[in-house]
Parts: sequence; structure tokens; C-alpha cells
Amino acid sequence: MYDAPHADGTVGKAMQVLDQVASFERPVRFSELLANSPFPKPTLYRFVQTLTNQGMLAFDAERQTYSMGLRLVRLAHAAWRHSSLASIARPFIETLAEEIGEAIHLAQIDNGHVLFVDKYKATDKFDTLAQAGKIAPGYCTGVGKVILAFMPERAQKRALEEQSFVAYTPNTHRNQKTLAAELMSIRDARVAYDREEHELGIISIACPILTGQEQVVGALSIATSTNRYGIDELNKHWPALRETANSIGAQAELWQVPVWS
Amino acid sequence: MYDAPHADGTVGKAMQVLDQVASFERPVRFSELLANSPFPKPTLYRFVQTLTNQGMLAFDAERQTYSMGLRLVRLAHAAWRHSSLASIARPFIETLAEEIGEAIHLAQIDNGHVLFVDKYKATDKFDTLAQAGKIAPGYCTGVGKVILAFMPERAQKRALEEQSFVAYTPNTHRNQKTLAAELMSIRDARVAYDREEHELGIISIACPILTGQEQVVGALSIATSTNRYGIDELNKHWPALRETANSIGAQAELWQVPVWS
DNA sequence: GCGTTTTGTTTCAAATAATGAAACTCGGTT
DNA sequence: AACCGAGTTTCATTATTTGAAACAAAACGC
Repeated sequence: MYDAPHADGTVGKAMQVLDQVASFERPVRFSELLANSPFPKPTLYRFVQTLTNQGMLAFDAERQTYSMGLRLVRLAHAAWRHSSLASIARPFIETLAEEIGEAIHLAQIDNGHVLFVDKYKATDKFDTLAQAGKIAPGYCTGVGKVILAFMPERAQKRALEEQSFVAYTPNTHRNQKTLAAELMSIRDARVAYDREEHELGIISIACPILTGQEQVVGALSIATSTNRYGIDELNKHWPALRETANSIGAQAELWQVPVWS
Repeated sequence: MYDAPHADGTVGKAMQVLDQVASFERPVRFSELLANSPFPKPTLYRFVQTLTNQGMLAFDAERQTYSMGLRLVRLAHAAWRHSSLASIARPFIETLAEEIGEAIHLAQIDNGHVLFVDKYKATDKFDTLAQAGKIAPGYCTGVGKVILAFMPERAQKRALEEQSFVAYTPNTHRNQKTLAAELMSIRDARVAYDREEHELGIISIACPILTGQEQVVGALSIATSTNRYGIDELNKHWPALRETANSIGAQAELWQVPVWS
């Protein structure tokens, strides 16, 4: 992954360390970090110390391991409420989910990654943090492909470069060429499908969430298991899904609340 | 270990800016930040630029406002899963909530603040990010008081210094003295009550979540409205609440959750 | 329109903080 | 006792940060 051009000084490097700890998905020892770090030992050591002081990392003294700190949960609360579509989208998603009875995913783009910001399962209802914040590849998910398809050309090109094209299933796109071709037809059709490209047995239909100027701000999808439905059945929900996505887009545009404190 | 002025270098200052943006709870203009900032204009300007580049802040070009960035949501996902009690506690809370039919709150301590990490309402089921990440004062909530009561003496003392003692209602503690007295009896009784101390009409009963060595790792509460129940009715649920808190504590120990703050 | 104010951005020399090779500490092992 | 590996500290060097001042660009008042 080419992360070099963001040489945002010391702060940028510290954030890089945060990402690295997050990437382990488990508590991690200093030496494990060091082994995968571009920074020399004392430099990394000081970053980890600083971030721990700041509550961005948490240190387990007993096990000598670092994990992500609770301060992030506090900060993310504000992020989720004010910078994500989720707070706007919730009522619409709830209505849609009740009508359809399948899982609804809401996603946005964060720096080339597809970021799930909310999820509603008919059985569990909202299941936010267990799912929100999760990232998924753009090239093999319904929401990912539909967002890529509607991205401005330059951003799309850069995002395509960043895709890894890991072959999760036999249906997964292997290279930019086949994906780019599908993105064009997705843009025309205004709908994308995931035909077991990320996980066998899981399919989805996804619509873009667009502003009036056709800027993509996110995507909405219905996901189900091949045990229950095929793409055809899923397609019957397309009008409802599209309508909901449109409503969310319109609302997002309005949601420019006049600010007098 | 004093909070020296230049405690955490550039990174610490940048995190301070993040906190400041979060504290506005709405998109905020550069000049508004500047007016409340200890930093000179160009310094603050560069921090905000860097943080925006890094996705820790989001800039709305149209309105010229900054808000919290989506990268925080991604990072917080890992924090919530690995550093919070929530992932361990979920199944226990679910069982308890179904039995009781009132809202269940799960809280931890983050740097002297009570941090809600999960919430389950009988009607909405899990409502995580809408509630998780919220902070509440320690001195006037059930979960807050019970956590304070079981903190190690030194940490407790420091946390008490940090309480603001804002009088939200007529029942709110006004000073350390009355609070400290209640904390002692809470520690004996192993249960705390919020008798409309934070919000009129809202009461709760809270139990500590303890490890085998009596270290407090969090708290669990049942909250309700005075329209529906009084403290007496709430008290009937005490055995179930205590049992659930104990189970979570035992499980947390197996999973080796980082201890208090 | 034309000055004036407010708000946001850039410059640059001085001040400061970050850097990393090397050295050190502390358990555990041979 | 010597060795090893993980973690921590030192300190001279280097690079980054800093902020007063100047500049640019909107927003306002008349």
C-alpha cells in the first residue's frame, strides 16, 4: 500500500502508528509493532508512549500489550453523529428494513476504503458498533462497487489503484480491467450486485446515495443468503431500495442546518 | 507524573485540537476554534489542516466547517471490540434486558469520565453508536458513582478532583464531601442508585463489574423513568443485575480486559 | 462601486521538538 | 558468569514546529 505522499509531519506519523495497531485486530506487543514498522526503535517507542498517554492506545501492563484506546470511542461518537450519513439515514433504513425483512447496510467511502457506518438486521435491529467502522474491500462488495462507479474520475482512478484484488471466491474480480468494465455498466444501470464475490452464499443489491449534483455520498444495500433468495428475488426490492437511497440523498443535502449556537 | 505543559509534544497538541472540535458537538468554523484555542492562528491552522488530511477531521468546503472525521469511526471499531467490555458483555446484557424490559447501560471509565460503551433498550434493542461514546459525569449517575466507589484510592482521589459538581437537579451532589460519604456506603452495599441526580424523572440502579481481585472494570445499570417505577421496584431487579455484572466480570477476567482507566 | 473589516492563508528566521545510533537495564536462559 | 532479547534511556545532530507579521480573499457598510 502506497501511503508515502501523506508526509503530515509528526502527527501523520503518529496516526500511521495508530493504524498499524488497529491493523493487528488484537492486542499487540511492542516488538511485533517494531518488526513491521518503518520507524526505528526509539522513535516507535516514543510514539506508542505518547499515544498511550493520550488514551488513543491502551496498554495492558500485565501482558505488555497495546490495543486501541477508549478515547477513540468517545471521539468517534461525535464523528458518527456529525460526519456520517447514519444519523440522517436511520429512520429511512428502519422503514425499509421492516418492509423487506433482510439486512440493510449503509456505507460511505473513507480514503478509498468502503466503510460501513450502520447496519440493520431484521432480527437484531440496529447493530451499530459491532458493524460500524468495519471496512470492506471496494472491488467485491455491492456498496463498494456502486460507490466506485459513481466516484469522480480522478478519485476513482486512484481508488482502483489501491484495490488489492484478493480472490475471495471464484466470482471475485481479479484485475482492474474486468472491474472497470462492470463499473461502467453499474453507472448506467444505477444499481450494483454482489454475486458471492466477497463471501460464498452471500449476495446483495446496492444503490448509490447521490446528491442533486450526482455526487455520491454513500451507498445502501440489501444483503441476503443464497439459501433464502436469488438475485431475482432481491431485484424485486430494487424500487424500494432506490427510493430509500434517493430520500436519504435528498435529506443529506437539506441537512445543512443553519448554525446559531 | 505531573501534567507537564509540554507533556506529549506535537501529537498531544493535535489531540487537544481533536477534543476541542469534538466538544462543539456540531460543525465548527476555523475562527470559532481559534477564539477558544490556546494556540496562535497559524499553529492552529496547520493542526487543523494536518488532521483533515489525515481524515481525523472532515472539512465541509461549502460551509467552511470542520467536524470529526470518519477515520475515527474506523479506528474506534477496533477500540470498541478489543478495549471495551461491550463485546464480552453483549450476550449477558441481552438476556438481562429481555428478562427485565428496561434500558440497560454498560459503562467504563475513560480518563475520569464515565464512558457509555453500550446500551440496550427493550424497544430499540442495541443502539450502540447513538449512545456508545457518550460521556456522562461520574458524580451524578449510577454507573459513575459505583465505578468511583470501587476505584483504587489514588485514582479515586484524582477522579474526585476532576468532577465539576454542576447541579443538574435538586438531588445532585454539590461537593466532594457529600459524594465521598455516599461512595463509602456504596462500596459497602455494592450497589448505587441515581435518584434523579442527573435528570429529573430518570432513576437507575447500578452494580460494579469486578474482577476476582476486586478491581473495577466497569458498571452495569438498569435505568427507568419515575413515571413507570420507583426505586423500590427497581430494587427487585437487583439480584439479577448483580448476577449479570458478576458473570461479565468473570468473563472479562478470562479475556484479560485492561483494568480501570 | 470603493474603502473597511473580518476571516483565512502564507512567509521565514528563530525556537523547539523529533530523531536514531549507541548504550544501558532487566529478566530469563545457557 | 556470560549471553540473549525485549524494552528503555541518552544525547548530539537534524528536521520540524512555531508565531509575528504580512498577505489574500471574502463579506460588509455606505
